[in-house]
Amino acid sequence: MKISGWLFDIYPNMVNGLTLWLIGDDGQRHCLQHEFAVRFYAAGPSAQLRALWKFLEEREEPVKLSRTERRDIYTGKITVLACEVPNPAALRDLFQQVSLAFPDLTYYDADIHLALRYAAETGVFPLARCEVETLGNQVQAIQPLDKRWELDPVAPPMRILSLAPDDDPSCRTPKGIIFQYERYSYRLDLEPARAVLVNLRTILERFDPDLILTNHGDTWLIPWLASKIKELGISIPINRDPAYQILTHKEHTYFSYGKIVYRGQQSQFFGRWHLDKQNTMLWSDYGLDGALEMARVTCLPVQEAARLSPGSGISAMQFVTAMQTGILIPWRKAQAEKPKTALELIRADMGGMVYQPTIGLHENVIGIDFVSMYPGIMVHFNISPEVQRSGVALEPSTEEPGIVPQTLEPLLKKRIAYKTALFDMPKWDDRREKYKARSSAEKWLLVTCFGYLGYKNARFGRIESHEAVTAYGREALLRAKEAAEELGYEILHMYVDGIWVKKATKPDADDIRKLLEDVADRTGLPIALDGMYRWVAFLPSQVNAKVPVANRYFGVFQDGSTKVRGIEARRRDTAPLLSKTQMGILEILAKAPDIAAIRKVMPEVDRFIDSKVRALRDGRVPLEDLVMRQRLSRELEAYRTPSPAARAAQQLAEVGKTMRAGQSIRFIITRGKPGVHAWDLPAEVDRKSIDVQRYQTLLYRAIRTVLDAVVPLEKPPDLFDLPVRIEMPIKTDLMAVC
DNA sequence: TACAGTCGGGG
DNA sequence: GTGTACGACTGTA
Repeated sequence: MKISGWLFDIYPNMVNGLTLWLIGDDGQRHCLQHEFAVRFYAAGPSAQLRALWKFLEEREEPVKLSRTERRDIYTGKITVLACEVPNPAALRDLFQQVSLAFPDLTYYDADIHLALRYAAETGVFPLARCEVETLGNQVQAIQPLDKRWELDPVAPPMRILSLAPDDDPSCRTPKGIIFQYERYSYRLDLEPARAVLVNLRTILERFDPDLILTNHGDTWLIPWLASKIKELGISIPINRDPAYQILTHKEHTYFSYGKIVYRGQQSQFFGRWHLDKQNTMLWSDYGLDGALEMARVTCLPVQEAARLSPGSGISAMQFVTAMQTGILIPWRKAQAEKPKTALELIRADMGGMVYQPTIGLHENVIGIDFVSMYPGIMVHFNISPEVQRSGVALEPSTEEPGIVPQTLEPLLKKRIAYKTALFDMPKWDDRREKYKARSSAEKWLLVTCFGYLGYKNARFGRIESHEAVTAYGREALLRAKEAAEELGYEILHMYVDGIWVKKATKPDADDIRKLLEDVADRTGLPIALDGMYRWVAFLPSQVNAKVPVANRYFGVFQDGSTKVRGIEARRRDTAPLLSKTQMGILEILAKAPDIAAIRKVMPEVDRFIDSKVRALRDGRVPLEDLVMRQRLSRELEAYRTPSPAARAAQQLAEVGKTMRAGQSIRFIITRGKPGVHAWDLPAEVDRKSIDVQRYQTLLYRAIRTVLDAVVPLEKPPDLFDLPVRIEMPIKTDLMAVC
């Protein structure tokens, strides 16, 4: 029989291959089995390889052995022992025994996700349209009908059941569950639990949803259901595949991007998806469409793709490229960082180019950005761990692309295609949201790819490549500066992938076009206009008013929209009252068409500030607007000087709610000890205890940040007091901008 | 004054 | 399952 449809789920079966779920064009959900052997490779001294051969031959489960040639990206062509295991589910245990018995051999392709192997071998990836030849429920042949890079893939029709507790389980115990299916929505009390389970069973049997979309499902709802199912002995087809239990992952914390990250526990299904909106990477940013895009481009099953941590998505893509092109994937990273000379160490410490901005207000400023600068550099100049580089030449590479650029190029192209399409797509076009979501998911992958190059445990990473990227970035920025200067512009600021310039006279469209062209010509990298500012203010350091800081500024574009960086309003830990006040002031300032007109809007600014301060003093500010939010950087007992966030977490601990390192906590500042009131305490904060004085100080400070930059100073600063502008490359390599 | 703790990026 | 920057800034002792 022939079936066409979408690949919905993929996981190992216990016998000799994998289970595929297809949403058929016929509307059926097909559960199929596909025989699929997996291979790992071993390399090393022949005597040891022979011993391994013997070791494997003597085992009960069949392993097909052969000698073959493959390419290691660092050492080139090598002879390896290929070990083919017919049962993918058995690979993990078998390989563990092998690696323990022969620890000195070098292993490849040993720990690769089954879905990635499948995508590399068959071209069929999660959500791909495909055509399957079947005999019974056995797959005889399968072929993809679309590619990962398709801009408008046809989406499968999906049946979605939403489940949500009626309260946030991290604060209060929920009393009910809200069920929603299509236009039906109803609430059931949690007790008696039997009624909840029976209802759920009925819905699952009647509608057979493809996706169970929950609030707090990973951390609370599914574990709650699982415990009740066990307790009451009611069987529920929560997995479509009755052969499987719910798959759970424990909560954990890990270090990423310089900070502790907390991931709650997870629950995944088989043959059906469970996605928890609260425990899904960036759900609020790109929702279901972004999660589906992640699955398509990474080739990882949707439930995993949606919960990805930064590096794993891009690694998955690199693995697929590697398997498709016959490159071995090291089991453990083979290459240690080579020792560096003193000079190289100094250079290695440089990250993105940072220029000290000219403090103050500037009119008619052009801001330009390189588009996806670091990924663009990797692709254009072929930066990859296996490609040798000496020096920085901004010439497009003509050599065979390395594994990293080869992986990135289609992704970068796809994202640029979405961005380009969005640029002149009308507002009412219903593709807009999808395009934005996909481009946002792709951006994530592109950005982390750069970081991953420098990660010591990345399979295809090398610190030298990472440094090469930032070196190219600095060179590109310097060339942009030259181009602008030759056209008579004054350079106000440069920051990693952006440059701000101005001229004595207001530039017109032709001037801007010329500037963009010249910069693009000289760097060979795509460049985009960030905007033409009516005015922009680069702020001084709070500590020393004469010292500029690289990334604190705000400005107003010609169309009246604002851009804000680095000030309080941009920080997650700032109370909404302060952000709203700062942004409100900016909105009023944005009405001024030029610097001279700012004076005219100041009375309105004054009235606005006055209203905010009065509201605070009179207790009319909504409590939510006073809530600060911070991440706990360590476990509670590890604090030497408990921060306000730690003290709030202590309060929660006292009522039995433990917070782990990496979790965010919300609190309000109160008078006396401990000086905070955790927002998630069962008792609401007493308005009388709020430290209004403190909030007022913070509010004034936030107001001053904005106003000091735009209101003329009482006394003009002495010309000789102005800071000396210095060019200073420093390590800011994380500021990759896409 | 010194040190400990937190945030950033884009859209 | 995986990036242990780095500078600016704030709060506390």
